[in-house]
Amino acid sequence: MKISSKARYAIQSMLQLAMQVDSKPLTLADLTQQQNISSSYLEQLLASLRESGLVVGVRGPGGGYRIATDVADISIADILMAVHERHLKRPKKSSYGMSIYNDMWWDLSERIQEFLSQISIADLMDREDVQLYLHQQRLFKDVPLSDSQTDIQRKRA
Amino acid sequence: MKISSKARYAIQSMLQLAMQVDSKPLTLADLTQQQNISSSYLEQLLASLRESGLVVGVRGPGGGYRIATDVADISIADILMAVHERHLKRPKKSSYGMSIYNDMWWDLSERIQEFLSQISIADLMDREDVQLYLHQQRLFKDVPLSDSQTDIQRKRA
DNA sequence: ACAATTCCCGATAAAATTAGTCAAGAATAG
DNA sequence: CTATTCTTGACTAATTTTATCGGGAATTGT
Repeated sequence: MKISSKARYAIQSMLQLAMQVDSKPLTLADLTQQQNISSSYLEQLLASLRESGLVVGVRGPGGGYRIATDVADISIADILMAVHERHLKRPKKSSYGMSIYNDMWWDLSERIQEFLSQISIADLMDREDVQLYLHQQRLFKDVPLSDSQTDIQRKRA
Repeated sequence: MKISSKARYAIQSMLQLAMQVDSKPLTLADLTQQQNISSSYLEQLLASLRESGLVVGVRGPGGGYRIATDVADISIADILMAVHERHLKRPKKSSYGMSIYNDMWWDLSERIQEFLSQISIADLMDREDVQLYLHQQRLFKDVPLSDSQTDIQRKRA
């Protein structure tokens, strides 16, 4: 199925942010390293996501982007609408006798919309391999119990 | 939900063809009259649909385009694939450690694909208003019982 | 206060896709 | 034979997507 790579970038970015343990911000650089895409372009997409309230930007050192709300509350439809925005010009109604075809078209549109609204980021994260990965990340993060070497470890990883 | 107008044209054309009683061919002119679009452009889309085996072209007077198979066997996914074809370049796998995000992405793609495969043209036609319209069309077609004025009537419609 | 980091914003430009046009050719019905 | 209608290919314009650059604003740590 064809979905624009724009949408793919946006969704994959949201996934990366969603999977960040303790929702520590990810920088633009962090995000672009995983997808092969220019950082300036991703920046524009992140701007759209921010304007739609899906992510928040945190400036300054240690900053980056963080997911804005619960991953269960963000649907694929939300993400697509955020990055496609101006593209939603509806065709003018009442052009001759095409109302029937038009109605059928809108019927379909709504079905698709509804379908995509029901798939949340959390749903996509609900896979065995993903859960395993998240588990490992958390293990790795929770290791420093001896409170003597906290940052040194992280640097080597 | 944003779907390209290209897709909309294609789907609406298929709907028009599907709703043709006794599947009498519709000419390019017939099709473009309903949607406000240039005939030459629709021509290209119809060419894609023909190459994908969804419609057949009939040349000569009285010709046009006709739907190729049972409306229950043609899905929205079929139509979208027909007109978007070259656009399906999959991202090269194995780019560093993005396999997890990639997998989640493909998971989603397949879900959408499957969803759209399950919606057939026939499904879209299964609405009260559409059925009523079809019924009226058939009534109008079946009127000439007196076999004396067959073509004259049609011309006035 | 200063320096480094990182988002933020605007303008711009290249590439790809979509949309639209034109003209000549081939098949077919009457 | 002729009018109709699809078929084909080349070409142009508009729009969207993708990409780049540079300066500015906020924040952290020293």
